[in-house]
Amino acid sequence: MDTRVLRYFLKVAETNNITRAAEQLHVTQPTLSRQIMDLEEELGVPLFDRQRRQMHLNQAGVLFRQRASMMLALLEQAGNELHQQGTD
Amino acid sequence: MDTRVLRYFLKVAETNNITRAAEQLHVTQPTLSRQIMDLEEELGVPLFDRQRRQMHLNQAGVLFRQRASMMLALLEQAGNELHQQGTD
DNA sequence: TAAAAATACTCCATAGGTATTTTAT
DNA sequence: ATAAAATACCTATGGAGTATTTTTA
Repeated sequence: MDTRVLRYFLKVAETNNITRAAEQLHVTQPTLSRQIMDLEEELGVPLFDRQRRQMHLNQAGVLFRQRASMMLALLEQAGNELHQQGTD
Repeated sequence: MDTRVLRYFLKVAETNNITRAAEQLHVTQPTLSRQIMDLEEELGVPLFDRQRRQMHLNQAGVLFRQRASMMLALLEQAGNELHQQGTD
């Protein structure tokens, strides 16, 4: 599980659109599509409802969004701490 | 940043010994040595004191251990939630 | 029929391995 | 002298790209 795919996931969750998310992430649509599918496979559950043209989070996806956000926040906090520590 | 390297880091922090950590993680010593060095480079700060034969966490390493543990706990929690959700 | 996701490949970056060297008790 | 970490080099897995084919409003 790479934090990069958490950022991918959150962007798709935000845009409900893999193509637009891919543009904003500066990766191609097939790359992002594959990464989201790999993530779902790794977790063992689908995160998006694909019945409609716009992808949107399902119940599991809403849960995972919360945890993914927290993990990225922790990672960012760790980075900040490490660089401040020693300068004060 | 892959959660796999967080597990690597925590195991080295626990054993203070890359060789023993590598055995327990079922990877080789050079692989683990390289991953720890890459992690330190990615974070921009050393995490271990290598002056003595036994590696041990420096101040930054102690800080990062706390955050790394929390991230892995969140990930584990997310996995549990996703698999329980729908069964109840 | 058109916009979006998925699939089929190709390529390359890097995680991981084996062999060896360097470093500190 | 020895135990541990680091380095050098090779291999293979998978992340990312281009081209194309499904899908569904």
